[in-house]
Amino acid sequence: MDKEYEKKCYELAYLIFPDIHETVEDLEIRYPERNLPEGAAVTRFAPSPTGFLHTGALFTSLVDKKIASQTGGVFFLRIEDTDQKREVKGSVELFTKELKDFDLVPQEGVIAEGKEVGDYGPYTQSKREDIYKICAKHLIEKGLAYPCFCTPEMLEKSHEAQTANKVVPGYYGIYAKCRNISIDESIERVKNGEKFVIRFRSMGSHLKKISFMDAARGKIEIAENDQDVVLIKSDGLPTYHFAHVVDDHFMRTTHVVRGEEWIPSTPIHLDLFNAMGFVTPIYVHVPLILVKDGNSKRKLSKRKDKEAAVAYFLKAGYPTEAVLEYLYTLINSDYEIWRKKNKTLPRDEFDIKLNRMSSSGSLLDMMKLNDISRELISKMSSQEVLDRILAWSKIYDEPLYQILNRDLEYSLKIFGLERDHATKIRKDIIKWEDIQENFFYFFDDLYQESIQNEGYQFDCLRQEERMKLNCDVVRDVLEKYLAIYDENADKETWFADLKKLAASLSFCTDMKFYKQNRDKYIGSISDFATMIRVAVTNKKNTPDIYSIMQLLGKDRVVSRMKEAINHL
RNA sequence: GGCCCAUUGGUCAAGAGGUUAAGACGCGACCCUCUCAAGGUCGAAUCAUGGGUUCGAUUCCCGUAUGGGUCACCA
Repeated sequence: MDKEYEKKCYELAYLIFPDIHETVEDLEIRYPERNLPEGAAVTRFAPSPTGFLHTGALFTSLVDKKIASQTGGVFFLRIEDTDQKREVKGSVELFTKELKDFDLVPQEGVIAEGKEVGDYGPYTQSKREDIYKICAKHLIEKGLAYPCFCTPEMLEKSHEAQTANKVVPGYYGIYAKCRNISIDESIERVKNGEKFVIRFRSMGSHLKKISFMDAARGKIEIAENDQDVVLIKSDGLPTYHFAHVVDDHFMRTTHVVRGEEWIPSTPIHLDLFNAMGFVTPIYVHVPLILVKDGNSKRKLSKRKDKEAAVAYFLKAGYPTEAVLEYLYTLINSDYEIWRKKNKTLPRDEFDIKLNRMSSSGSLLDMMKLNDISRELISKMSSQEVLDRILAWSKIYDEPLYQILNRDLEYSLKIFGLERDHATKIRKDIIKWEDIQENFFYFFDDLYQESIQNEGYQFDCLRQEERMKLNCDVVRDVLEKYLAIYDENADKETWFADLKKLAASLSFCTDMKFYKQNRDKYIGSISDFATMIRVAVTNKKNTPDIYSIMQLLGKDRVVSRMKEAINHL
């Protein structure tokens, strides 16, 4: 660069940023290298405040937090609010809260709306304007950035012409009009008060290939960047590309974890890091979470898919650990094998390996999530289940919360059925949302409601072909049972009595034998018990009916059975 | 359309130049059964495609197809 030109560059830089006096060197001092042990990863979650926490973002945050913690590093949160048009009020509050729900609170950065901690801040991009300007000024001085006076209309026109002529669209080379105007003209036009943006002067060529090592996918080969991307927009704020480079350098991020949709723009970032003379961080491009759409898959859509919002899982009442566990299986599928071998160890003891991450997007498998969740809940004590349901219902299902609170001791007993000390634990809860339909019959009002809304379930019983049931049979069974019902009998006796009665009414008490000789019987002991069960609970599958009757108490059992008989 | 990434059962996937190609979810059957569950056992089901390289390829290379992503003063 000749001396004269260099001088002009400085003049231009000063003209554009007259109030910026600090230099990049000053920033290097202000934000020194972090004092961390060798191999410690500094990661970040950098959302833009445009709504809620996205499931894909939960996934990357999980990776972020985990690799930071397993290497003794730092996980911080930065708000990327450089697009004021898209900003949604309350977003920061929402996703810091949601992050907290999933136990992914960052150690540094924005930890709540308007609350920041750490030495590398501010952590909100709109408050870092000067920092970007210092860096942009630096590039202008070096002749690596220039003001561009093109209007959006001009750009659009040029873009159209490029596509029509089948050349790579964009602002580069001969198509970069303002790149090629003389520096004197630039200075003149800035002085005249023309509106402009700051563009990067790329020295690359898209004919050349560059490659970089991705920690998850290995070597990625891609065309070099040659686009003169916008660095500073006309509103004075930086674009994502520039902010990413500046922030992740000065916040000393070591691992940039982001979705694979960012791969195509990585050359821009590499180009920019290079121009600034910064060391590039390690990129970790994680697979996208897909959803089935007809016969094909697509990226989870914020608008179309309710599962795209983390709030969906919270509202449905999935324990957050279940969601996290499921996500772990997507990060490293050997997690499942590890989990099987280490049933009680905390999830954190499993170290994730970035290079074992799948590189193709995976379908969100709700069945699998359900299974993990069901398994997890089955390991909880009744007290834990109750506490969790109370916490959940307080927010998402107030009526249920009230009902459970009427008699906490009774509620606790309900969730203790076939759970505490049981040899075979019942696995019928997937998520807290299921509570109502699984346990309604323990509460008289809900039980009545179910009969009013859905009628007695005898009807569907009768529709089963193998059974020769009709109202008379059911009535007969219930009446006779009522006559022998003894609430003081122990379980053995209770069942023996039940069996005896069943046999006398032509029900087979031996399942094996029944299968061979269906014609000889009205039904099996199972069918017989089902009638009792439906009369008492109006539900075909419930835990052990004996225990339910004990819990409900004689009065309720008798009155419910009588009511059922009247109904027939 | 250019560029990028991907492709092992319905889903998540392990895997190595020669394997009976793990495991999990789901599905089915059977067993158990003192109801409903749970549990146990077994089973069906996969290397997208064409060409190389090789004694041998699902595994390596190239093409094709398919899917996804990306091409803004959005991130």
